[in-house]
Amino acid sequence: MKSNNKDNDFYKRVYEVVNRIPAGRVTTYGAIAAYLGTPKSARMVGWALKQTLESEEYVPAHRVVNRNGMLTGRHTFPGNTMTELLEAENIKVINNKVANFKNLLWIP
DNA sequence: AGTCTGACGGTAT
DNA sequence: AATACCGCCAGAC
Repeated sequence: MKSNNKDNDFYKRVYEVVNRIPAGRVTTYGAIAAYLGTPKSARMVGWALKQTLESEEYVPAHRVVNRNGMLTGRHTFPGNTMTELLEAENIKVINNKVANFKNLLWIP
């Protein structure tokens, strides 16, 4: 990775915030991006999270969905791991989308 | 160096 | 309400 000082900080913050997501709750890329001060860079959040899948850092990336509550990242996750992890936390996933998403939404 | 794409989201039509 | 388009940033070709 390039990893300039600023970039590294951005990713690190993403991991930190995602790790703070309570079990059984979910959040959105936009919420994280906004919390970091870059509300328009939600894509970077998702991109950063993808790195964590290959990285040694564990972050509950399965708790992060898009603003629609849809598990867009489930394609990148191996198999249906994302859905299984969510259901393991009492989060119901219907048609690749979090049920009662609005109620489960957690904002840092 | 130019162009396209992508775990997104907001605004415009 | 549904669809299109644009902005953001980084990576791949």
